[in-house]
Amino acid sequence: MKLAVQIKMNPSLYLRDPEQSELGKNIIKHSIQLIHDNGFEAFTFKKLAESIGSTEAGVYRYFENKHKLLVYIISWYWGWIQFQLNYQTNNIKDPSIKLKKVITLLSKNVEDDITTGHVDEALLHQILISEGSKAFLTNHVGKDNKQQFFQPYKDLCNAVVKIIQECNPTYKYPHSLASTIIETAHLQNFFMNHLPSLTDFSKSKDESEIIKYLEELVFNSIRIKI
Amino acid sequence: MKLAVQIKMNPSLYLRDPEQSELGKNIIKHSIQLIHDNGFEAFTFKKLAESIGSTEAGVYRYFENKHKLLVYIISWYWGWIQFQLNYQTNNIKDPSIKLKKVITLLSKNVEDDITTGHVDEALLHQILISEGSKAFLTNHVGKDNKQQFFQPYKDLCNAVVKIIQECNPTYKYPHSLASTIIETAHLQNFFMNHLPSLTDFSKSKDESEIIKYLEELVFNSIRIKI
DNA sequence: TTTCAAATAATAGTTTTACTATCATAAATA
DNA sequence: TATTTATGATAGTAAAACTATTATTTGAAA
Repeated sequence: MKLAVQIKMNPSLYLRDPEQSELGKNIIKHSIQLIHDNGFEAFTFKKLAESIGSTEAGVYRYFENKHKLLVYIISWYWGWIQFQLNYQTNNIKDPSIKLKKVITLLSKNVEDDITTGHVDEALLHQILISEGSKAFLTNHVGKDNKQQFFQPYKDLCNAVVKIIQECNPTYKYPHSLASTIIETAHLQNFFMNHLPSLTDFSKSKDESEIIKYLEELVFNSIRIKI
Repeated sequence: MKLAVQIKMNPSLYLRDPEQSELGKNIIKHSIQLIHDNGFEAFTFKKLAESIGSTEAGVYRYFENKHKLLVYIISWYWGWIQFQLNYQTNNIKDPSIKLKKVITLLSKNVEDDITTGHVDEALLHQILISEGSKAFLTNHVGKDNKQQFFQPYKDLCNAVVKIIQECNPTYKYPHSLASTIIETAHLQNFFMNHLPSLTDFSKSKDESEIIKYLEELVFNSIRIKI
């Protein structure tokens, strides 16, 4: 018996479940590669089909459009991060250590998890940094939200909220702080690599600096000594 | 003599200076309206031309493509915010009051500045919330950066850095904190309006809550009593 | 083993977007 | 008045974003 992490996906995101076939898995795998390499704007179903050795129509049988495919792989990533979070904080009692683990998990460059065959988490992490916010920064965010497209993101956010509340039950902005941690981890990483003058991490290009910055920000805000 | 705010724009952003003609000003004015109403993805030069009563080719004489037009109006906005910042903090000595002014300026819904005829700053502020990060979240961010497309944003960021340093000269992450303030002000506003469960501001939809959150975050981080 | 349904490949076609080119005309300027 | 310059009108191309049709393969049920 193989022990593989299975991320449960929202069926509204796809027309045919990509996990259930070779073509489907190839669509996910090559999408991640292409979006990582050329960015989401340059990504088309035609190029994807060519890269797989299939046809455009073939891809359309799995995903209605490239936006849903993006939301799919991003949701997958948040599901995987959630799993990592649960796993890594499982036996820890001290909530501030848990919170540090969260900050590190969200900030640090990820290594490919070999138990998930067709998904390269390291590339996915990079995609999240550059393209993550495009999942919701659309005119149809309300419609997408009604269809629960952002549930994995919200679930993760709520998991962080709980840890923040364990640290300080009286802190007034746990939800905003949680979403700020997640987004700032990505944005500061992007700036560090592409617009370094917007950060204080220019020379090293090392995520551990981002972690320190976020830890200071977070623990000072909830008023706990680091 | 008319006293009007003139924002100096990077000439690499346009082919023909839109400030110098009626058509040009109409392009800016209607772009802001259309991007605000339908989002940047749905925005096309054809629709823009129709809305103005000109032609697609006419628009292309001013802007190479819609991305540069987006960067143009965003740069304009940052230039305008910079002007507001200088104006509003002009005679203030206390740096922490200055910093509060900055947070408010970046967070609060803007009112249309009638001295800038063809630009509606209130709409622009909304555009920045939803589309602002798309200016740099591209595959060509490096190229764009070399052409100084993000200079107004960096200038503003540096102005905030200086105020932070006046508040606390030993604080280690003034640049990251400055960019975090700017981006978090927008993102929390977006979440408040579209994904409220990611914030603590759900009921009121009032930016003053965001301001309080940011003030706590910032002043606790630089360790100054509010 | 045959039969049937489902998935895929191959191909073609439509609409929209993104962009370029040409030419006539109107307005500004020298 | 001559001439540059901006605009409008029109046309056209290439690629993106889809939809539709048919033939072939595969795999499971009868």
